[in-house]
Amino acid sequence: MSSERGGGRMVVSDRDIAEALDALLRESNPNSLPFNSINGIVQHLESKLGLNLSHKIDFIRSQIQLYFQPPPQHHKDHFTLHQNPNFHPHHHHHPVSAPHTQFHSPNFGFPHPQDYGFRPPPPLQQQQQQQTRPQLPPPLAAAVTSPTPAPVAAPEAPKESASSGKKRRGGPGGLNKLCGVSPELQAVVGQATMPRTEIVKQLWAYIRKNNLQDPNNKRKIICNDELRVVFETDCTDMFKMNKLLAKHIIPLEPTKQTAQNAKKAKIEVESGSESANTVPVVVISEALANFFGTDEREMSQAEVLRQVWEYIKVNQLEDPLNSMAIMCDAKLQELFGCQSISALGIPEMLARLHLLKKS
DNA sequence: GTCCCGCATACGTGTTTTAA
DNA sequence: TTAAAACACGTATGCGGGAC
Repeated sequence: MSSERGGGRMVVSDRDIAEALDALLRESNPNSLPFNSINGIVQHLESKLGLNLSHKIDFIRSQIQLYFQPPPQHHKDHFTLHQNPNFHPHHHHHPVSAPHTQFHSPNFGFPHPQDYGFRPPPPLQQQQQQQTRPQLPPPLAAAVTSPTPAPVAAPEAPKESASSGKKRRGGPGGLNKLCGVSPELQAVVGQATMPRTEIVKQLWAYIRKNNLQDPNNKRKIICNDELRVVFETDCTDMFKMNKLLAKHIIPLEPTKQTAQNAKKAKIEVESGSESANTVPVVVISEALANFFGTDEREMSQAEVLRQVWEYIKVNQLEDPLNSMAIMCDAKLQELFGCQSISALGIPEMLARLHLLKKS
């Protein structure tokens, strides 16, 4: 917590509020949030942070709206569901146009990037789009609806590149694409899947929080025990950091370019290069192996998540009223030990109960 | 000549610090 | 105040070559 005193008054940053809110929403069952008004949430955060947040209600409201915002569905390719022969749907096959077979998330149902970590206020243009299609759980829908919408300034003219004249911003692809996080890096950023940009952001938050910058040269990062495991060095700099970080960021689905990289990697393997084998592999529990219907006990963490979500999708276990809530069937209950689980809690639950770091 | 495919290149976005 | 620094990689775009 980076609350600080400014002129004798406790000051809390938007980041702190967002993080506290994010943790609060993640800890809570989406179907039974312990509050049904914005004031209830604010009071909860006030007690948690020990501060008066009455002046931050608008910010909190916007963050909640973002939290429950369905991801934009831009890329039809992402809707393709690769059927796992081990999974047998409980229900009859629905036509593609049936509501239950329309996937809420473009990433095989993985929580959208915005579902993780700190979310800075989006650009005005994006806010305008979001305001036109709010989708909140019923208890919160009324709670976060602002009675006085924030004034919307004229959208700034987008920066145009001199050469192309077109800019591509936002969307679920590109740098906003969800990536898997290695177990070592998870200890730092706290999530199993995040966009690369969020990973970097969370990493810097961690560095600041733990005061890991060299006071004489703030570009230098002094690794503590957790960072030493990640970076495999005692000291690095901010420019090398991203390179080291790449070893711990796992692509969740193959793409054209990663396919090309895979081809290169294969060539490197064949030529004996050691740089090829960088995707962390975890050992899965026997229960999880049985759940997947495989004898294979080693697989990438991203593949584990993908298969679990595939099972959820195939068996239509998302709560139709709230896609953030997963209704566990008998097999999932056996796996997770609960009747329902938040979509956001699945990676953590898997990591805690069924994933072992490969030695 | 047109279409398709593969490859190369540019762009975008996030981070912090330093120098101009 | 602003640009530049390093780095990641998905996406869009342009170009060349082959097939029809």
